[in-house]
Amino acid sequence: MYTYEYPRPALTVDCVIFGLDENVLKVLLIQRLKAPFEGSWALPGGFVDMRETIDHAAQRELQEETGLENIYMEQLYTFGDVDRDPRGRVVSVAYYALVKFEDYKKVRGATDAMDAAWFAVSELPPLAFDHDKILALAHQRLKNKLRYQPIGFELLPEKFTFSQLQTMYETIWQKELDKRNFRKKILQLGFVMELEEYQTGHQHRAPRLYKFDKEGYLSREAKGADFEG
Amino acid sequence: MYTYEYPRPALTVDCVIFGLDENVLKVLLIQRLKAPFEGSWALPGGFVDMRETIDHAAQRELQEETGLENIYMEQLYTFGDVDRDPRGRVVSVAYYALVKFEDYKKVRGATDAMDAAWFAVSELPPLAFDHDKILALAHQRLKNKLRYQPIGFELLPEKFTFSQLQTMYETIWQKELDKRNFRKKILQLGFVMELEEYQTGHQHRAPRLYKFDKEGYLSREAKGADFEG
DNA sequence: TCAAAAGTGTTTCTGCTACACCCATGC
DNA sequence: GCATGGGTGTAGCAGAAACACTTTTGA
Repeated sequence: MYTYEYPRPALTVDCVIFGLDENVLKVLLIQRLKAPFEGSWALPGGFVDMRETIDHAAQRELQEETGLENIYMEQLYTFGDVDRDPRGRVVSVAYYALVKFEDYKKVRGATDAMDAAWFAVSELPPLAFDHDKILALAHQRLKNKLRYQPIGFELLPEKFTFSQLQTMYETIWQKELDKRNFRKKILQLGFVMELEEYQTGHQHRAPRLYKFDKEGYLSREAKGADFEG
Repeated sequence: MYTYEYPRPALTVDCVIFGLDENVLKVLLIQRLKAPFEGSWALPGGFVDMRETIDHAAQRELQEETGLENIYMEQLYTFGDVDRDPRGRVVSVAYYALVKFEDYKKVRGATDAMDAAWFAVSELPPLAFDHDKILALAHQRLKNKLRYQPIGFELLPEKFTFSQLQTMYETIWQKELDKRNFRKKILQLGFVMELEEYQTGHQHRAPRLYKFDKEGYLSREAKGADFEG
């Protein structure tokens, strides 16, 4: 038992993990086994330990509940409505991240035997707590951030085609882009490196593969390279 | 005394309040009377009560320590390094706001007889805790937000001249703008309303006064009116 | 009458948008 | 050989940037 002179809210983290499954933006949820919201789907998350940063807590909880390790997450917002948790006062720091869906397709609930699964952002089940609000904000942030930072590459495999890249942007922004202008813009921004490889196996002409050019991007970053779509 | 099954970090808020004093961007600080950091300058802030939202805690603490009331603050970031407070684990949710300096020029420490004062952002005293980090992030956010939202008006008096408006942008961005292009851009964005009043008392030609046109801005917002400077 | 800030248009350049056809491949 | 996606260039237009002089006022 731990005692304090003044009451303290409990502090938790919640993680919004986005992935791209064939042109569908998905989010990783876990199914709760304990009350409150037993059986409901919720964002992975949990209580912050005393000896860890909140960033670390987010990573740890994500790992414990879904098995995903070493995911770089960015802080989103802190939710502190008084009644957001029926157990009492709980303040939650939300994080979000983008992952390569193929690498984590087959998630299953880790410890606590909870289930974990991917859901299309456009077809979500009812969520526990205020997690719908958190998710909505994360989705908004993702859309905006994509505008001026090359974060979208996190969603794609290491090597990808221009089509995949464009479809990713179109999926997140929910609007169509011009093929030629898109290619021009991306190349001009120096986001990608051309590879001497082609994607085979599919029908039709084999498209060239590219990979994200971190060096190229960073060198251009100073000049304020944005992508507005 | 309050007892919990697991240990809990303490939860605080910190407020970064910006004001503009004659082309100098300033921030409102309080002087600490108690340990730790006794005598040091720090951001106004304090512990979150159990029955209030964190937004409310920020407002309340700001009022208690500096007398500023009804300031709309926006959440900035949550700081959770393990050793950021020598008293133990303290997580702090930072907020920031912009105020009309003239209205709050003569702040004095409120309760607890602390002192409160404005400091130029470019000439800060040593700050308590990690408050220099918080302030740096707030400053960064201010610069960015100014780019696509008309928040700068919060820093100016109700009625202002085009010169004042331009100088405000120049001060925050630390770069000079072209007078004619600036006027064109602002008018085109519908940010301001022309008044039939002129600022007198100063030497030289009396400049026309303007005020922020909230209606005009909101009606244009849908169209995605940005100001890139 | 001088010093200092207010106010005003036009031209140039850059970057975004719109748009259509040929190529390679597997079936 | 045909259906499907891969790949390429150009012209027009809109918005940003560069730029200088006249007006007003108080001292």
